[in-house]
Amino acid sequence: MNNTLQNGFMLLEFMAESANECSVKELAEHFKLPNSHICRLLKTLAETGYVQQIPGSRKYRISLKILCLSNARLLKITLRQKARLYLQKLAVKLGNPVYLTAPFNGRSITIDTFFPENTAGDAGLAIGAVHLPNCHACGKVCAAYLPEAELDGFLAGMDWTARTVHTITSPESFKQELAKIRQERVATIVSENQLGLGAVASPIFNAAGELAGAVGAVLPGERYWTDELWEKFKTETRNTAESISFAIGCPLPE
Amino acid sequence: MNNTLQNGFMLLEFMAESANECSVKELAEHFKLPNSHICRLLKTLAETGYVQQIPGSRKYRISLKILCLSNARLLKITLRQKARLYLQKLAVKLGNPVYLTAPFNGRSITIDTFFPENTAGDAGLAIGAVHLPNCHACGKVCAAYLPEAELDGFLAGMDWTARTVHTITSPESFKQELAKIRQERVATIVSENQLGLGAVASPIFNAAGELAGAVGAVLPGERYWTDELWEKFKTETRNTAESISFAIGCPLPE
DNA sequence: CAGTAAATTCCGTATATTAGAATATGTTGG
DNA sequence: CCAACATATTCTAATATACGGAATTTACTG
Repeated sequence: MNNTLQNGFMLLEFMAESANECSVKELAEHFKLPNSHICRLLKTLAETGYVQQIPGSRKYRISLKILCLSNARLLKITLRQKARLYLQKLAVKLGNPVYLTAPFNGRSITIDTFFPENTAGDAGLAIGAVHLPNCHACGKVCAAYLPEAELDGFLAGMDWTARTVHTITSPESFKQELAKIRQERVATIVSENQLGLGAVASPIFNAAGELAGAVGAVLPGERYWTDELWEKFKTETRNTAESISFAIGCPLPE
Repeated sequence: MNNTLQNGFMLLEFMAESANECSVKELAEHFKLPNSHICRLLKTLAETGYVQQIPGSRKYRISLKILCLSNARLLKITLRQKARLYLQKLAVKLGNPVYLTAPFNGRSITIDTFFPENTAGDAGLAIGAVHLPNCHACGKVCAAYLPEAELDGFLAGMDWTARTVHTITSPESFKQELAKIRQERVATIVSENQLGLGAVASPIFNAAGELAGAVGAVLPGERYWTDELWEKFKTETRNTAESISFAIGCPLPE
């Protein structure tokens, strides 16, 4: 059974995902709750300021206050503060989008992005975007350093339908690749999620030697791909990740 | 008296602002509630995933899940989608940080930022940052288009202590400036908040002619300031804001 | 290993939440 | 412009849930 807090977040999440403003009826039908109940929940949420009623209409929408909360949280991530300059340098050097992610419930979540001038910002890389292990290079990195048991549970619930001819479709081959990632300290995505989309990522470790995050870099279009380019991206990204690991207290390997 | 939902957000907000992870005792003392109560609230919040208990320690912290909620909301802002390219162009043209804000409870909140390569990202401009009317150019713009009554209430509660010799310290002179902003469609901040810090902002209007947001641009250091530079920033920013207004359906003035 | 401090669970009580009914508000079609 | 409908909001009584204090567990300190 749900309590009030959970109901509140349930509504907020639904409203955040829903493109338009929501009516009481719509929410009531979706959650199978009486409108009187929804109405009161919305009223309380409106009092907190996280929801507001559209002036003129009687519908509700999630307000922008949630951005404040998110921003406040973001500013407290020390990894992000310490990594900023390194990532900025990497973005300039590679001339392509670069991003910083943190492990979150076995997946990877973007906590910073850097888009050089001529590149377009990608919604899939936005701060707060979550990456699945078989869709993003950083997602692979986070999976690679998951405890065995947790990983298995995770892979069991994963969607293995092929998106392209390059998609990894079995847990076995996936685990094999994760081992290689741990060895090389670099993960790659080569047209696995979307044809022509390539990216690399490298792990960041904290003082205790645990995974603290990952640096990701998106490659230019497929027509520019060469072995040298891939090597350059791998090397630079790994170097950046190592510098950040060192900056947050992790001694360099060896 | 507070209800559960409000208590939950109260905790979340406190934890987002607090740099470190929080203990039950700390929260209980701060909010003057019994620890048993705090303990149970945290447990429920942990079930929703917005709070997590530090492994090893028994303290709690706000998780990164709030970033997802914020990101989902952000992606739904049509103004942001339509304004992106214009702002990117402006940032390149001016070679300085450029940002997009939306009006929020009489203040201005950042919903997008663009930092050209050699400029440093400023936390005060981050997405989710809220600007007061006398601290930021965009804040002034949002104040300028507030209904008279709302504005007065707002100015009454404002902090008028001078931060620099240039700070506006009376509601009368402030309202005078707001009138000028409405006339010129450009607001400026000239060392009012911090010496050597200059910025311009221009209003964006929706199809109904209401304020939909503002485009802001930060000037380079004071030593580069010339009348021409200020004029360039004002003109380019206003032109960008007008283009965006037109793009979202507002007919051009005259 | 004992003693302390904090966190968590337990439990009876009281209040806030709940669902349905009644009312108010707004919208559509004649 | 009014009537009929649909939707939102308020009201109310019942009940489940949140609440605070006490008891228990857990972790830390000397």
